[in-house]
Amino acid sequence: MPGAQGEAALSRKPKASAAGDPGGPGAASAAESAAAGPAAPPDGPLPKTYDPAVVEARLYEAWERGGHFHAEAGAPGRPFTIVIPPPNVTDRLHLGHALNNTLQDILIRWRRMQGRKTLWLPGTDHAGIATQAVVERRILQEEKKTRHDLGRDEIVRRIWAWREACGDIILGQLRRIGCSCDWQRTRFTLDPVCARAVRHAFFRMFQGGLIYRGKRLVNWDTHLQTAVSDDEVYHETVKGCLWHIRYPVKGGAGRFVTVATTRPETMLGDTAVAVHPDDPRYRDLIGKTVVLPLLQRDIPVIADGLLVDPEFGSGCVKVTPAHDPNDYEAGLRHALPMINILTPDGHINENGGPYRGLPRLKARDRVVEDLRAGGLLEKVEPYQADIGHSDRSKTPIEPYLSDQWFVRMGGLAEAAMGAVRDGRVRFHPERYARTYLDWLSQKRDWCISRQLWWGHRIPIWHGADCTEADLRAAFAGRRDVAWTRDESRGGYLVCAREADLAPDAVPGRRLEQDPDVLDTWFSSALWPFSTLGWPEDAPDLRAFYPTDVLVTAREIITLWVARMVMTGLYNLGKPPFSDVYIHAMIQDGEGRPMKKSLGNGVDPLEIVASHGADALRFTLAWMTTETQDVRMPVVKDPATGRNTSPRFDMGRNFCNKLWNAVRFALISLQGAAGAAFEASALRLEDRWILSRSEHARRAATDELDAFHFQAAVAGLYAFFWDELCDWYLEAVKPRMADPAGRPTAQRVLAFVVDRALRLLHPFTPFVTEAAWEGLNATVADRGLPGLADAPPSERLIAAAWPAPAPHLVDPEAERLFGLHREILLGVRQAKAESGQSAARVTVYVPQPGEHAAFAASTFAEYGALAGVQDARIGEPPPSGQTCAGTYVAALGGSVYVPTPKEWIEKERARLERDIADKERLLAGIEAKLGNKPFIDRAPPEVVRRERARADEARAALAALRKRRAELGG
RNA sequence: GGGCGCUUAGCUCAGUUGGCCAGAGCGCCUCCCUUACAAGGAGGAGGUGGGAGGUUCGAGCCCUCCAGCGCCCA
Repeated sequence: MPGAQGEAALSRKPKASAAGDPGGPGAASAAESAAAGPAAPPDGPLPKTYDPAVVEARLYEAWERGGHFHAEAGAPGRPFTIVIPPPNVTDRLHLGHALNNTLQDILIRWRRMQGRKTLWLPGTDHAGIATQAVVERRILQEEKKTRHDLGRDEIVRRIWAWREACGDIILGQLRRIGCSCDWQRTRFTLDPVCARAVRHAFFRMFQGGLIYRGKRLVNWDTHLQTAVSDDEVYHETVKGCLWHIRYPVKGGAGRFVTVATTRPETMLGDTAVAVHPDDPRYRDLIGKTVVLPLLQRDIPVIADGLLVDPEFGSGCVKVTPAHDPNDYEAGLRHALPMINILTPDGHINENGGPYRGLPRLKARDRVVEDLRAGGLLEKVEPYQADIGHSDRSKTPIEPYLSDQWFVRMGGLAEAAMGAVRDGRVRFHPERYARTYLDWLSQKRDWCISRQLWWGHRIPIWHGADCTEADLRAAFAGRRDVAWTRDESRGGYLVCAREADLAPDAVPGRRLEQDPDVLDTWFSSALWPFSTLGWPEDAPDLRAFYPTDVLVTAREIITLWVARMVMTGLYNLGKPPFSDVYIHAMIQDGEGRPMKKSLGNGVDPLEIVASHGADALRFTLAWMTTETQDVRMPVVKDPATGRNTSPRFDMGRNFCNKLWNAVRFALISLQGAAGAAFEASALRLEDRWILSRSEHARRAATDELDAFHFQAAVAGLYAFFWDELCDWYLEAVKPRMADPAGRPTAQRVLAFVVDRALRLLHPFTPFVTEAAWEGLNATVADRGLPGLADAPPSERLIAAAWPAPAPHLVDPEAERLFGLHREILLGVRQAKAESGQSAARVTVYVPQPGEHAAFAASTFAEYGALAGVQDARIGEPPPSGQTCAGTYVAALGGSVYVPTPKEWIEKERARLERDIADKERLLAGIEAKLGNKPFIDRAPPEVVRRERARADEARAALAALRKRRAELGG
């Protein structure tokens, strides 16, 4: 473990001079460090750069070994639960996962620190078609065999073997980014408990009349021979032709109508020709008959205003209800026959007459040839069509009429809508509630059957020759068996809740299990309670259901979120969670989704390797606003040749800053254990930073509460870097060398660093935990008696989230320290603009009276923060001394820093610029104040503020003009 | 076709119920390797807020229209 000295040094160095503290909380961590790697030289230089690789694995293991991820159902406390959106078993971590799980972990760690009984339940999804397709493809490549060659049992065995072989890679990867899941509760959607939940849920729905079998037009993948859902279909523009075909009118003496199609072979399944009811060209044909060419079938001419656009083409369309979604709807409206012309593997079936047995594209050519030969092909035009393709097999989708299983959505959807309408389930951002409600309000029945072998098999047995009496006799007294008539095939459909039914379960009859499996979303829909032990009245279920928050992406609102709410309400009477947080989608710098095929993805594990897990997490949280897309410019990492993004540098830089600030604090805190503390001894900067820390605490808590991740993390960033590091640490440096000032400074520093680490831990768990070890080893007790607590904890992951400490709020300290800052900034500006930012200087402050006294205190206390060596208060710069001056409102005058003589011209230019700025500002304010309606109608508070600003600008202008006069003279 | 979102600094994004002298990170310019941190410090430049109207004392924010981009659902 090379480089381990870095982390070890952080906790060791202070300990060496802290005279030990064997009973203190530092002891355990010291032991861990010792075990983790070779010791650093005791007085060796501390590493200046935070090296995440050194601490991450060790700390993660320590957390897990310490049982911090695990939640006991019986433990006391109010629960907080998140179930992970289960990634596909075969997935590897991509940036979307990283974002999704980082946000969950932030919430989980935060709530855990708040003392909630916190459970984050991890697991994976069997992802039916995705997984089966991958395995089938491999088998085809390696063995040149299809699934039909191997058979159902063998294929399922192979998929299981593959799933075991690749394991839950993605869950292991989640550890790398610090996810504090309760791994003991890891679930897979095909686990026995989940399978049992599926059976029970299905049975309940079946018995409740919510499940039925019916013919529907589905997206058929002729290659995989399965229905695929709409979201598994992508559209691609394909060059094709538009064929114009003549259909003779029966008894029309040579009259015909012309229809246009991109798929001429589908004419074999035509059962009507449609025209617009108001189209004068065809009005006389409505109700007449045309003869379908090639097959010589009589089909009616119907009028349909929805299907036909009279402006398009001939205004006359062929209707193929079994092979086109729009035609299907028209077929239902007009009760047309629906003729299926395809076999499951995409050949023409017996309904295609002479074309039977041909692959559909071959049939297309033959149909066109024959039409042309018969003089029925009017013309052929090139045409670009948007063709649906299966995401799984990349082959064109055929709309296909087939028997499928459905869940009736009416009541379920209504209940699920109610839960959102009445606020039992809240979306964040709120607008997504609309996506959810709009989709549910359509109440489209849910097709739950898939012609696959990998998944939960539908627990239905068909008894083709069974009678009601047979079933009554066979299943007398059985409450776990239910049946209904099979309207399409005859016989009965039998559903079994527990064990599978044997083929001979009904004496003298034969039962055959439905070959289909359930849509993957069926088991996913049960995830929030199947994982907790439902349908048993399990302790986990009682303790952790309903869960609290679901974190997911918006494309899944309809597929998954809505279905979880429906099944949760249906099975348990309560929605599965109270809050749904929808995060953005990460796109590349051009606004394209990150896709394997585009090669524009950033691998989060690459970022962990190059920047550290905390940098990844911090940056992702920083990007998480309420927008729906975020762009991440992608570049090649010159070191690895892999994709990366400069965006992550800010996270890395922050972690490094944090590391170094703590490194400095630990040096300053040597010997701090037992330092005296009296609230009365607090200095101004102490009161100021304590007040700011309370502000930071409140803001972080409130923002997390509202799921405002970026606001939370940005607020902490500003507190830590701009206030704690840039001002407090600098202000306190001199006191650390002063025996009188040191103890109080140490107590405040220890408290503030302690607090900052707690607040930052959910975002950057590793670096803060490592820093915490150092703090523990150096000063165990970091509370401020009488002001605020800092309850000790060996591990930061288990430390208490800071409690409100209203005593820390100190508006007067904030005001006064703000004035000092203003003065120091004035000096820095004068120095930097005259090219001497690093110089130690003498400052002149001519202002008399109170201002002089205040400025004197500024430089006495904080002069070092602006590199002020000497301050001459009440004195103008000596005559003949060229100076850079900066007007400081807090002083009502300027501060002056001597410069070389050549500076004078630039100084005049600066003055002119400042005067112009102030004049413009003042003019603006005066215009506002001169506007009577403004005075009359704006709130008095606003008017008062504007008047004060005007006064200030006038004072500044007067001072600047006076200075100009002096300089000019 | 229906719905939603976005358009603010060179880039990526914030801006809470209208009060803004419009912020942050990165990038850029100047100075500085000052013993926590150069992955840093100090200072600075940079925006007629997509366009056009409207409401209002006051609009980045509210309303209408237009343009462009993107996502979801059909």
